[in-house]
Amino acid sequence: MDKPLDMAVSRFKDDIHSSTHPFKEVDFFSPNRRQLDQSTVDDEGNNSHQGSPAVSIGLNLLPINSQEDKEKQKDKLIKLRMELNQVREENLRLRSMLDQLTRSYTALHSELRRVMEQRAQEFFQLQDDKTSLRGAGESSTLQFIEPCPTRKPRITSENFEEDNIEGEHSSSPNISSSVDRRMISFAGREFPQVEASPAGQMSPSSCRDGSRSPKLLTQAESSNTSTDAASDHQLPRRRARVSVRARSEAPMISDGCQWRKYGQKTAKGNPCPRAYYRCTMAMGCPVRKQVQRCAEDKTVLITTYEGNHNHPLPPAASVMANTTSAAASMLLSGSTTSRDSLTAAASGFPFPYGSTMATLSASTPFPTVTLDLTHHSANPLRQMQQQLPLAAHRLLPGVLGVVGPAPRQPPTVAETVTAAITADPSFTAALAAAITSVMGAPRSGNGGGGGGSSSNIAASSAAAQVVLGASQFPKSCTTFSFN
DNA sequence: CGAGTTTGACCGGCGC
DNA sequence: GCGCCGGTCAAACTCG
Repeated sequence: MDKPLDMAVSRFKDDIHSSTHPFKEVDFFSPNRRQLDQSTVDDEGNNSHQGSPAVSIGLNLLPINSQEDKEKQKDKLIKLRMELNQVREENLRLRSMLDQLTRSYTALHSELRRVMEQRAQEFFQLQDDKTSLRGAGESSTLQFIEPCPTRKPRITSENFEEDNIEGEHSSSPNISSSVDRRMISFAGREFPQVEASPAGQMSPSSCRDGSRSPKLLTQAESSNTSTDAASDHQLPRRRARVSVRARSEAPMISDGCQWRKYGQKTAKGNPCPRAYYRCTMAMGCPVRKQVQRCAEDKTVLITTYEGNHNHPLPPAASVMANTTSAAASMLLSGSTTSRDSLTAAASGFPFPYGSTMATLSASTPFPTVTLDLTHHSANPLRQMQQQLPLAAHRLLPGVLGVVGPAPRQPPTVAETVTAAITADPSFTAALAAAITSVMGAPRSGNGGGGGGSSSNIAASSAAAQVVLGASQFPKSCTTFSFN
């Protein structure tokens, strides 16, 4: 395939060697420069002042003999300057275009996700209708798999009102227009506009009310579970959490975001306290995270993210944010739901072991994806290359250009989960970026808690074998362990 | 002095 | 109804 290229290269080399004016390397700073100068001049044969430290730099710097030459040079200079100006203008134009493209891409990406989530919601609404028609006697797998309790329509409408209020009062910048708000209300939906003002500035009463209102929502969600869980679940109304397990000596992995600690608690079953953080990169950013050391292995730091950022993120932060938000949206868009639902859900790919991935969610208040970056591997990227395409080829033949039937054997759980990751391009990309950064960064003691890049997660060494192992994580429903 | 952290108290859900 | 538990608040405290 590369033969013509090779031939062309070798021909080019031959041309160079056989040329009557071969290229020569000139060391301008060598002590033998004088000699070099002379030889260069000799070769060119047109230098009259022998022995002078003249340097041939490839430009025709011969003395200008006539007025005509002067004029020519002047014209050339003017032309060059004009060209330079044009190039500069072009550069500016391109830069602004790039900025515009970046903005458009961000908006489009958000919109795409919103649409996908909306479709999933519509689908589940349809499912709801069907289920309620069938009657309550027919138990659905959703009852076992639904990670979060459901709500009655009444409550749903209240929440729509809240959404409106949120829209009216939101102090988010332009970039977080309706799209962002919808995303937040989708993934978190427990963050009303009260969050738009920092906790420290809220009056005690409003603060209480404001902070409790999300709680009330959750309570409303969790009520009525036993009665009509199968008929009233609203997928996009659920909270999703993304948990990252990483080895780190530091008290907190640095993910590029700024966090403010607002509480600490010693949770049952773990002597290590759990710290609660809020994102402070923008006013009212709903993202929160919990940081806790693993009880079994204290070198493992478990960071749980919740919600979507409503502000632009620096590159270092966007890797983690993309990963978590994509994982969360993947989770919410189907991976924790029943097989049937999932297959037809907006995620658009079959998920043969969907229920396997979601089994643990029934006992957890929120669906949680756990990214396990604690396992070591000689070459995690290689494993990822081996595994990701396997599932991806089966699930995304169009994308990957693979035509024909899927591989023969039923997929392993690992493949299935890998497929879930693969099916969400943003997640895959983010994950790949994270792992790439891992590979690039030597394992260190994780220099300090806050700020910096996501390489600390990397330092915990990621790898790409996907296994299901949520049992050791009390709040996980799905674990992607990169081994 | 402002920003961030600590820590005891409070609240609501949930199981018994 | 009571107690446990997770999550949050906010005053006090620390730090730069």
